[in-house]
Amino acid sequence: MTAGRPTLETVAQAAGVSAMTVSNAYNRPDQLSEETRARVLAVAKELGYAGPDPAGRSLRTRRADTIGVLLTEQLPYAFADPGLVSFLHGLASGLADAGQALLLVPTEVNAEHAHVRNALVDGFVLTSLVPGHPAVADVLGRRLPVVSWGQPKIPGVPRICVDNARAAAKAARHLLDLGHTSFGVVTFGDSAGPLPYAGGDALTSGDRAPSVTSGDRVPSVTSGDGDPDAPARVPGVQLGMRARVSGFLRALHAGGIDPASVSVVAAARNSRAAGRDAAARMLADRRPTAVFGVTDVLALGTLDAAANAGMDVPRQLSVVGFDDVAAAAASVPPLTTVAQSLFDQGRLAASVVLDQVAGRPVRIPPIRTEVVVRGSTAPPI
Amino acid sequence: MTAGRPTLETVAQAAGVSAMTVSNAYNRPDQLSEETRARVLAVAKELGYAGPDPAGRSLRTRRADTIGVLLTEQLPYAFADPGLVSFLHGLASGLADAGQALLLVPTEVNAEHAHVRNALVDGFVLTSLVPGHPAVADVLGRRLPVVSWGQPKIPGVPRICVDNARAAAKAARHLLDLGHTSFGVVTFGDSAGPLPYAGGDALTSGDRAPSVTSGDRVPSVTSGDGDPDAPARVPGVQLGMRARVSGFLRALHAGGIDPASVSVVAAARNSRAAGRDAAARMLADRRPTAVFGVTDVLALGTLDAAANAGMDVPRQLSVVGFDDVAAAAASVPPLTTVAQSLFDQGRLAASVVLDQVAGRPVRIPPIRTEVVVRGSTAPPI
DNA sequence: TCGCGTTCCTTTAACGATACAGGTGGAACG
DNA sequence: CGTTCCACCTGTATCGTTAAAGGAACGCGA
Repeated sequence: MTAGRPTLETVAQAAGVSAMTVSNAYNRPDQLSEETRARVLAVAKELGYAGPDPAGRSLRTRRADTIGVLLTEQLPYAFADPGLVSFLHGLASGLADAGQALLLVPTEVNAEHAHVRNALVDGFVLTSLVPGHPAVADVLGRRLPVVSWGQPKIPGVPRICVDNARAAAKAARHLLDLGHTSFGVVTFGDSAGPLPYAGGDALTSGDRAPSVTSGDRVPSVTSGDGDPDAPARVPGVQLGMRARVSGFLRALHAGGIDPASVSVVAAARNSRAAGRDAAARMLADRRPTAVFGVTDVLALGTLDAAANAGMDVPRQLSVVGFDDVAAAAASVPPLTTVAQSLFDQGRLAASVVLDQVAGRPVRIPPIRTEVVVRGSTAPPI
Repeated sequence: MTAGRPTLETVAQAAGVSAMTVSNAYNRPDQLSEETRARVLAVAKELGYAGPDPAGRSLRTRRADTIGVLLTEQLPYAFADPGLVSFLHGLASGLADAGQALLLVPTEVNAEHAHVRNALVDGFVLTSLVPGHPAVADVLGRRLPVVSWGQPKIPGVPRICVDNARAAAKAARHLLDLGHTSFGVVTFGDSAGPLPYAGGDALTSGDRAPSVTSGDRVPSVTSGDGDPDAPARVPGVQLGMRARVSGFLRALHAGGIDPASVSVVAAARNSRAAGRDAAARMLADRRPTAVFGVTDVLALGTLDAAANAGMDVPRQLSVVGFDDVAAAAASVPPLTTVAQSLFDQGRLAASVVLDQVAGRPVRIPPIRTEVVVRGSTAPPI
């Protein structure tokens, strides 16, 4: 009887009440007299009862008050990416406001994704997706509310995603307005490969580049350095990066610039050091007066490369990033960048998934982007 | 019958087998023939069965395969702190290796900490504790395995914590070895207030400063700027910061420096901007040749202040940080800092809590710290 | 006295799964 | 032909909780 871990029933018997009353003592204090409640809690404490078991509660109520985040990427990469951290930050904030906890669900490739199947959650948020990743199918199999963030679009799943092409176009127009005429782009992975400016096969509407007039040629691309497997690692992300390159080039074209004249280099990965190396290759080759980094991380690396090359930013070289991560404001000079408020997107993801959980209609407003002009851009000399 | 969500039983009846067999089809493929399994799974798919319900499983097995992290601080602050992010990174990595997920448990002050009570976890990791925070009592009430990280020590709970005083002393000796004789310290909150070098009341053994010879006077402290509530916000963290200040001053004293000659300033909070402002106040007053920032974030702010004041780092001013966050290696000049491998501490926390869950004995090795010499320190001119 | 609403507590019946202990049929073996 | 063994599957008993409905006691106005 007294053996084992105490339960509601144990406490109830010891206190001379029903199990339901003990439950109410914890969860609905207004349903029983203050003195009974005090007595029950005292008995519970004496027995070492730890409170109503979450598993039992969750089974009964069909709620977990928890939302899972699927991290398709390698976990290390996830925490190292300041953009993703900002998104998680906003997501956690939005969930906390609604009284929900956040479960980070790792995806080990081998173990049949037991985590996805076992996760005690009321819904999922999918981030940084690799298209066709098997864990995604497992998530959909759970038949729970889902929202995805960024690329790619999953049929039937609400999605939060900036219009990368349009946002990148804003960066281009900012540079054009300053009077620049020679440009470079630093991207990463193989997102410069089959250039989206010419194609657009896998791109969804928001990111689709319209076909362009004949005569446009695909700019030459310098490939990444010695990390052969890196390019294939984050194709989901790369769709977004492609759209940024595409949108940037298209806006330049609209501004009278020949896209073929633009140097496009690809870093091995989205890291500051890789961006620095890629930008250094570009600057060794020819010297544009303005460079667009498809992420702030790459743009910051470009600042490093410019410093190493003895170029003054912004007098000899203007640099624009994308994301507006925290480090962008702290660099020297402070980075001009396309802000997409990743934090707000995280909060939006929270509200979208919670709307679904609650059965409310889902509405996804467009994501605002704007160029934040800081010290890294200026008219060319 | 067919109404409602399908369960093991529903599937079992449709497939003409027992519920247990359906369960085995999902969880122990070796317990039934391949063809039966295929048939069961096919029926399940047809019925739209989402797989064994995690809540039911968790109730029955008494496991959640999840570890909770209690974020006592405001959630926004947690994600904004690169040191904490590194720790979480290591923690998530260690848990993922063991097949465990990570639950971020927010602590809203009002709602009776329902999250802590309802969290479906097998154990807790406590971080960034505010001493006496009521959520901690709730965690202990759950009677689950717990490990805490950093300050303060909780009786009966294993704790992972660097010897802050000793580590800070290494920074001091590095600067002494370079030949510096005039020093400054940038800390934050009120961690400079009742100076640990003189006191040590709340400090645990690892951080306790030994009493010093008479004649040592408490250095004057410039208070933080206009954020009156900031100082009281993170006293748990501040115990650690106090120990760093203490250890630094003590080592200087051992090296023949009068602690009273050291300028100690406190930033309003642990942010780069606040560190810059605090350092600027110090540099406007007097100009030491070496400054110790108790966190990298503050040390980076100090670099900014030095740049603004037209001081060359490291020629005119040496700067040492603490933590070795990612940004430390990327600053200009790269920051010399006391590395404490926050990532490894996160992994250690994972193994400690999992050892407890599994009933294995807990062993906490000492945390290694070392001075990573980069470009921000040099002999004084 | 009766009717009626309140307050406080109890009863009943799931929620969905898995551990454990069999049971069954057929092949292998002597 | 009886025994043993194995592969495969089933029956039963919980795991701990809460929703919903019900009932006893009490007070109060008519």
